[in-house]
Amino acid sequence: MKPTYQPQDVEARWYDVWEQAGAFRPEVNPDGEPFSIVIPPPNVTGVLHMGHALDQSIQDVLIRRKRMQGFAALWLPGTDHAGIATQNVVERELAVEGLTRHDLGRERFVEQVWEWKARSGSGITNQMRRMGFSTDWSRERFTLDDGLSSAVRKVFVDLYHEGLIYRGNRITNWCPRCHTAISDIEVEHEDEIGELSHIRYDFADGTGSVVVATTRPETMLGDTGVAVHPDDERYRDKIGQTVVLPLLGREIPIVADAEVDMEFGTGAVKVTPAHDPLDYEISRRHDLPAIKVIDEEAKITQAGGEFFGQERFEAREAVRHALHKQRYLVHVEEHHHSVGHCSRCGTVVEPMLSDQWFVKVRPLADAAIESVKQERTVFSPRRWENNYFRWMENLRDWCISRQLWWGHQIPAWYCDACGETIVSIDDPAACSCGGALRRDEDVLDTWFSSALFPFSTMGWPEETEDLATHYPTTVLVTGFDIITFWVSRMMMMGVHFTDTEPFRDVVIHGMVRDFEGKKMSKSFGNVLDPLELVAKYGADAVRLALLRAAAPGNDIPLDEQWIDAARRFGNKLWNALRFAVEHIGITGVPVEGGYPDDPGPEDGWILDRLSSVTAEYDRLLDDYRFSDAMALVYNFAWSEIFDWYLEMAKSPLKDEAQAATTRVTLGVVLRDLLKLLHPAIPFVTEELWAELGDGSLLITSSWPTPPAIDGPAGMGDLQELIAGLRRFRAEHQLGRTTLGIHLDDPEGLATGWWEAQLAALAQAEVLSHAPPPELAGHTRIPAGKVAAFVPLAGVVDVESERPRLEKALAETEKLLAASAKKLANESFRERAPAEVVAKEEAKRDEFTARVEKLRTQLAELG
RNA sequence: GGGCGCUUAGCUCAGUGGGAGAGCGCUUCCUUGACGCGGAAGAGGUCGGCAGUUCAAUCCUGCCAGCGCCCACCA
Repeated sequence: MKPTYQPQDVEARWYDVWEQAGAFRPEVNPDGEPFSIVIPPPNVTGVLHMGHALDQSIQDVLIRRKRMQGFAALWLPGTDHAGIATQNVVERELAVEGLTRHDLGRERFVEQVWEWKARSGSGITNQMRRMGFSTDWSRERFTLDDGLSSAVRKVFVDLYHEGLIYRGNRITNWCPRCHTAISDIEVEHEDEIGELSHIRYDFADGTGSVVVATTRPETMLGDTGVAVHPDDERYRDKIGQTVVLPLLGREIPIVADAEVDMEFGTGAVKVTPAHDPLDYEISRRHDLPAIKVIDEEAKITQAGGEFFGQERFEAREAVRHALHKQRYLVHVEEHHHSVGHCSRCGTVVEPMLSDQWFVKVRPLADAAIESVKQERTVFSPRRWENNYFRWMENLRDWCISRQLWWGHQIPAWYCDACGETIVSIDDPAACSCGGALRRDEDVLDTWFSSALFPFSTMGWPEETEDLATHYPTTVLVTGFDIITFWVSRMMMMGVHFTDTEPFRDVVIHGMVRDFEGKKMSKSFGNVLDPLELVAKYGADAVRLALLRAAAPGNDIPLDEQWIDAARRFGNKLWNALRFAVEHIGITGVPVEGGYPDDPGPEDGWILDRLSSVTAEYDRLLDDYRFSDAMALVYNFAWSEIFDWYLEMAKSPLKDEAQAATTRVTLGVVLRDLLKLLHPAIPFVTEELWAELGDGSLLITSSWPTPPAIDGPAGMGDLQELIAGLRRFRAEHQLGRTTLGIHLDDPEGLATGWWEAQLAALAQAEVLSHAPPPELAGHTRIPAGKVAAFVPLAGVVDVESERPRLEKALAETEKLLAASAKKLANESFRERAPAEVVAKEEAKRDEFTARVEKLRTQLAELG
């Protein structure tokens, strides 16, 4: 049985060690500059899904790297009370026992939810631990904590007194199942095929009729008018007349309103002020009464006459049937439109007139827009700013009251005696008139408290040390789907109440989708559960796979093969490092520094690469280009360190001094590689760290800063030569026979070290350091400034080289022709930058030389 | 109706104004001190179509085709 890395065993060990060492606290770098991230708080009801795994993996990479760079890095975790979602969960539990929340009453129900939270609320945080996320749990917050609740209360009261929160009787979206109002963005529109019913309304004076079109015939029970466009020739002389509402016999006026679309339907709109936003607006302009005909249960009210008590969709059919029977229904046609559904439960939303609380968002939004325009907050990628602007510019007032019990109860009291409304931070005892007070029963939209999260979690409005140090935060990482729900509202509240933007950078990532690019959903059965994948492949693999796929702002189609590839990378790393320790004998590697002063050629080469890869990696991570950064370090590790350097380091032809230098170099290179990889794959790197020397925690070690050095000359040529020889061997299927070669090396690059590497890596024996006197019977393998001549006799048939050479000649001639043509172009010479022209000339010369040599060789074949 | 994005290897996707990349899959060879979950070599792309800008376009601009997402008081 071959040894294979077992992530499960390793990962189970490390998290507690880190947490108990306090390694996730910013205090590990007491003198460091602050760097802070506040987590997008997952719902307490939630289980960790792929979206969280991606979002939080990105944050962990940022925070772990900054921590290693010496910043006082804070990643503040928390959960959201998620009003409707959580209440629904507990209500469902009650339903099993045949109970409703009303059977318990408000107080006992809320107690029950807290109990549920105590029981299950740590589910998702434990899953975050399993993923290895380095959040500072000592600062964990919950949106219903005392501190956050007092922040919510202060914000509500202040906005109320500034006139930015008001209570009004407005049309809002009502979910009859959740039994609460919801805001506009909690409504999801879906295209549906419905029916457009044309209904005849007769004039009261018997002189004729007008036909209206509607998708919702049942709402005609609440009609209080008919509206037409003032410029509509068809109806101009009908304005002001009265029609008789069918079925109910109510007389209602025809009014003119410019909002009516002449093109739609018949151009005449029935006006139902209590159940349609546009109709409500029209009714206000024309003083039409509102009659509520659908109640909170989505049943017809008493105002609906004979239809009283019917469910709204039954009533739709019943009303249409009655209209048909009484010959008011002119005709019915198929109609495509979109219908709003509750984003929580999918029920069709009912627009309904009710008393609700609203935030007047315009002034807040304008300030928040300005923050991004002035680049005090910058989105990455920038294109998401457009999305933000468009949303912010078209905002309508935000309905913040919810008819739920789980949440922040609105701090408003009403006096029934004198009609006074009191909004106050402290609970008032009684009204100034002496009358008894009745508290508003509603709670606030969950997103109201989420909007304060970046500063309420740090103790605001108290002037705490955390607030002074870690606010405003540095980066916010989130998906584009909640720019509207959350980012925009944090911006509004942050700018208004703290006088600064709540974060400097906003990193927007895409959604995790399945391998066909489809949204993951339970109904498709295409959901990948991160925890199942962690059990199967390890947390490191899941993290690395997500990060490698996380191109800026793009959706991520995730396939298990990506995770398997990431797992194999961990295995490769594990094996490579163990090999280095056990067989090459690296040992006692210092925690930092220790770069050799006088490296051998391959050592100099890899140190040069390490230095430039690190610089590039830093640049990519600073630009939030995670997939590029991961690809860079992954390829560096695998194809340069493991496939080249480790092979070269094995070379037997070293004296003890050279071997010692290589041991030192390999040690520091692998050490720095572990450091570079640690933010992405913390478990396996931490496990291997202990192999290198004293087992101090990698998580608190310093970020690598390898010195820039010049690698040895000719390294690229050597690699190319080895590759060329390997290709020759593969083409002729030479197996393991040793190949004799003559080196053509005009610049004297090939030292004895080359001979060793050629022998080890290409199974080639150097016969001489000069071209053979007689070139016939040899083939030439070029590699930059050097070339190898391979005697063919006894190795391969001379003629078998002809096709290879001819193919190479044809290819090179094509390149030469393209290059020559470009250089013959006068405007290219004049207008292209000099360096580009020079580069092109060098190419042409190289191709020319190569073509000549290939021709000579072919001629020599006979 | 408005806005945004995508179209690159067999599949899923990165990427760049100056000779096209990854993972997986495929072909051939290799039990060469750790890894066969490995190594070496290779096949495979008119970078969606048509115009334009440019010395130079897969990349910039416009149009077209297909796909996807978001927003919208589509009675």
